[in-house]
Amino acid sequence: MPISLYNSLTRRTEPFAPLDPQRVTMYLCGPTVYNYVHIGNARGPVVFDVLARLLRRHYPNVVYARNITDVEDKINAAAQREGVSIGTITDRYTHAYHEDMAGLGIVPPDLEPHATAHIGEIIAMNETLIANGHAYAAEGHVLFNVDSYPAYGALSGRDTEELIAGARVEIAPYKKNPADFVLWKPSTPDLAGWDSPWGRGRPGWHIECSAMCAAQLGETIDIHAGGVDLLFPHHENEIAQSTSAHGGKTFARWWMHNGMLTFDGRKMSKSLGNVLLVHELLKLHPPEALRLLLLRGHYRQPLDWSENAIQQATSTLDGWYRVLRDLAPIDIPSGGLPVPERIEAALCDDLNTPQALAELSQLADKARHSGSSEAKAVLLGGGALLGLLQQDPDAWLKRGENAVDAAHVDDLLEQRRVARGARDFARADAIRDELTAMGIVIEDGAQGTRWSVLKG
RNA sequence: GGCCUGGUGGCAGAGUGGUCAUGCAGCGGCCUGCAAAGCCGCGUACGCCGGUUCGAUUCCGACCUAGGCCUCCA
Repeated sequence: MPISLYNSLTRRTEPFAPLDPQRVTMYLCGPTVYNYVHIGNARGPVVFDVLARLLRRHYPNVVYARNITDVEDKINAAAQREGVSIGTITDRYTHAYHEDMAGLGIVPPDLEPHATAHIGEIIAMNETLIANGHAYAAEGHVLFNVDSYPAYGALSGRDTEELIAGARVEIAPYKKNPADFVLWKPSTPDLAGWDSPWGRGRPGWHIECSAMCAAQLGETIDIHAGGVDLLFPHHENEIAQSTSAHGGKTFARWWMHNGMLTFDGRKMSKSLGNVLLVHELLKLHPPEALRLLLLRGHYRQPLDWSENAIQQATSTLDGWYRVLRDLAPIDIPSGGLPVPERIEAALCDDLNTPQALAELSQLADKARHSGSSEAKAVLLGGGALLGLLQQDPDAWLKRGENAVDAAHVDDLLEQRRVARGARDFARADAIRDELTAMGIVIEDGAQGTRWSVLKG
């Protein structure tokens, strides 16, 4: 089944074909590790995790890189504020990032390059750019010469004239063109820095991704992804740098951008301060519901966070897990779970996860109605492609079990069973009320009474 | 101001030139000791105004409106 993906560069959905089917390359702009990430930051990693899963079904060797930016001014600021080295800051938040991503069911990328491990490549790329006239050194800085790259603005659909007219760019005396951007900048002795031909300094923001892509994946990669807010200037600058450094070679063949997560209709962002940290949300809500919530909208559209939305996602998963719970356990076939065609088709259509989730609902209905192990396997297989439904159903339905006393619940249910046997329904209902007050919902069935945690 | 996206039923959110999205919530019924779960059924959804068309939520244009980027940002 062919995969079609929207390409921000051409503004069209195009049939995807990798340059080398034996080695598909994908790069996602990762976090700058100076703080915990918020749920909006997790949208890209979740969405492109699904893409990676899909690509792996189609190609034998997918190399997926998601970087860690561990040198940046905000890291410096955090380190100075706490009076510690930048390594202390970056280690702490890299670790937290791994925890958060794992919590959301994201498969670790194949490669996780660190910017500080590529300083040599960054310096070398600067030297190349200077040597071929695409960059120049000035006052300890190295700047990219935008005028040397006529295609500048092709990705974001703007031209340098507009940028200057907008007067939003930093006008620095050492710039030849106000739109020129920094590739390398000097560090004061109290800041992290590396020796370079231009003195002790540190990389500018955009160059690290270019250097890491080339070092880890090659000069031309198949897919470069990130949030739509990175489209300009970050990705535009990456294209200019990489293409200029590599003799005009195409940098990334597909550019993919996920829409923003909004909160009360506004983009969730650190600068607006309206953020919800993944680290906190994982404690407040079932992690899988967070993942489902992020997949409920198409990745290119904005998606609004709300308490109601997370409740809806939780309820949906309740229903699916009840189906799985009520069906006999199955052996996973040696070839892996079957992947339902309709779900794969939805994902192949520019990662239409809402459509895929609608199909998953259909599969849940089928499994419930037929009660067959085949139908259960297909439901699980569809869930697996999306990174959902892979936990033990009882563990899901009794989530927070450590918060409630399972033995106590079982004891109450036994008392209720005895009361019902004696047709003492007043007593039985009183026990049920007590359980309800504990946040437990019960179901009387043919095989006895089952319980699960109510919402949340 | 420039460049982009959107406006779908109570909420979320796909999609399509001419029967059905889907989920959550709600209502009625069945089932149940009563519930829960499940099952059956229900609600005249496509911002506004024009145009194209036999027919438009879907195509075109104007308008209104929301959001994103243009500065750090996933």
